[in-house]
Amino acid sequence: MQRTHHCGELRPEHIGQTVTLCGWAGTVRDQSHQTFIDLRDRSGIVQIVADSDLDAGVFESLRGVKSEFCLQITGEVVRRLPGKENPKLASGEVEIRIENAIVLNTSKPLPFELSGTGVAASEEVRLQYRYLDMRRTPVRDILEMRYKLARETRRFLDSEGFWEVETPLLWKSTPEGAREYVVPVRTHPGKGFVLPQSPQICKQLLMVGGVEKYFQIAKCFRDESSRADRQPEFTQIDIEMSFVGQDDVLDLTERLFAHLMREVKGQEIELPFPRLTYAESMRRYGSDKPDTRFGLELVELTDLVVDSGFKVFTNAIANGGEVKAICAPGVAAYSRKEVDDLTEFVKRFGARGLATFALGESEIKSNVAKFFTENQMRAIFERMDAKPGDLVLVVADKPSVVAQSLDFLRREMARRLNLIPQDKFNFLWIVDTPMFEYDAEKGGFDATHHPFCLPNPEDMALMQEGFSSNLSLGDVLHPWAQVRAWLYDLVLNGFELASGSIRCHRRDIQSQIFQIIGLPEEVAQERFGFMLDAFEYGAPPHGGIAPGFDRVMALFAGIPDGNIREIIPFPKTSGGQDPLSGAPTAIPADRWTELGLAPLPSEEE
RNA sequence: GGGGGCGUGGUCUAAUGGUCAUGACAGCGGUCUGUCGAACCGCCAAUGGGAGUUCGAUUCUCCUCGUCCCCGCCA
Repeated sequence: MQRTHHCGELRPEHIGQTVTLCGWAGTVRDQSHQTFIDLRDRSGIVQIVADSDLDAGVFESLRGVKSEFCLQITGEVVRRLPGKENPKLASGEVEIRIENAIVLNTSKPLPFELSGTGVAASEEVRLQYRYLDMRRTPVRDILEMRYKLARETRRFLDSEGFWEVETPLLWKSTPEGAREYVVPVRTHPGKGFVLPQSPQICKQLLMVGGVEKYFQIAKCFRDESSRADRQPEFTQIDIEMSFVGQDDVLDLTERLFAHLMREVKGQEIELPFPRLTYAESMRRYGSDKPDTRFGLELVELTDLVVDSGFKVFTNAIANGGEVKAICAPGVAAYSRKEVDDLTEFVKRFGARGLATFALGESEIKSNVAKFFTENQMRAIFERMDAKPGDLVLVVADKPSVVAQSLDFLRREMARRLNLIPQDKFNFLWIVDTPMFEYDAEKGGFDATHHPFCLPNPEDMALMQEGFSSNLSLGDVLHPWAQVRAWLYDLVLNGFELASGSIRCHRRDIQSQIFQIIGLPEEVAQERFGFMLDAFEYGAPPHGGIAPGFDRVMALFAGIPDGNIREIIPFPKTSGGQDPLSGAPTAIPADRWTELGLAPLPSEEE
């Protein structure tokens, strides 16, 4: 080994020992007759000192050392002079009186500062030089936490009898809806693999194969637009189990997260997690991933205003819409401009406007006051449980627009009013998710999650009824719209952390599902017939879940807005490029030819 | 595919239709015998790219590129 100790571990108990350390020079404080250098390795920092009076040779050898030179030094651990201790350093009671120094490598001046007074560099520059960014303590701490999260995931699942099994990255289309990355193949011109969106089918095949309990910390790929919480490639804790029902999967997942919170965050959490039905979550929060760290719940006003003279409301109701509101505390005095600002905000989500009712100390103010009697407005405040000083924000539209705009408005107001406690971890389950959702463009149903979910056994009759129903497919009362799936989402602080289901292992039910979503058997056979075939050989009942590793990391690390670039070692930009390598880059013409392909000429050519 | 924000030395940032484009840090040179956000003196170094308006553009307009956020997409 090139070293005997790590920089950050040196303490008074090491005094008198001669140690050899390797690391990088932090600040070099060069005085005329002494040089102090902060030597840093992964474990931390220790100060080394060279003195021209004691050893002119070593002192001279450090003359040219600059920031981020890579050094190997040997010296004696000594107690610092009285009064010269540095309480900011864990090793601050001691320093290394240097006896020999080897410059293992020099360093060019850095493109940005790693520490000190310097303001943080832009994310773009940090990503371009990610290998330097990693030398900063916060980034190093995140890498360490990420490793621990993976280690504890493996430790827990191992203790539960799970096997980690690898699945292919070169794969075939899976039934989920995301666009896939295509991998052309030289040996099969015109054909190609795709990178998996998830190991979904593989893990089900592992169940057919009798593995019984499988997990994998798996890379997944989706060729879709990035977001703060979405990257083209990301990591899932993929889990699948045989001979289980929904409660078994939820229970295992809860204990996994309790373990991770305890071992990685040092926090205890309460089990079991609260469960909300999909319907209740949509009703109270307008979202299937509600942030329950604060109130501001959505309140139904439809019945109160259906007889009002306000056409915007009554027309919306007549067209099958609804009227709902949230009550923002203490902002009754919002100016016209502030209200306009909120109106613009909800318009992004399809709302056509925002009605407001402000409950002042003695008066009521509303931008639609002329359409309402005072009694009607009092009734609204009462329904909203409004207190003097509160502002009621109302949206009337079709249910999906009301839900989305009030969901975003609710979270926006919570941010503005500082209502979100940062130290809370509100885990919850969303259950009883609809099996099918109506797609107006398609004019038929789609699988909410994927077509291999098992409908709730209690709703099997509805599956049948749907085939003979007189209702139109778009009718919210259609039996197929009522079918609940054994499908569950784990939500933490407004982020979908995990999603899973009990799978359909019976061929007859599977065929019904294909019929309902309008997927011809031949097409199903072509796309994933190999899996349907597998299910005909005694496939066991099974189900699973897939927590998003990156989102868990972002929330555990307390990254604002859940920006997962902060917790991915080498992330891509939101435009899907890698600033470090410059990928994706042009593919030379001969490579295309070899693959039997040719890029289309770009537009300007 | 759409909407919005940002783009000034290596980094972060200030300002302006007109004289030498501000400051800090980094870098380079020097001073300093206990520094640790070292200090002090000096030096070097910039308006993303293109077109337009103009006597003159870093500033105004348009396009483009990059980046960030959001809608769609991901479900």
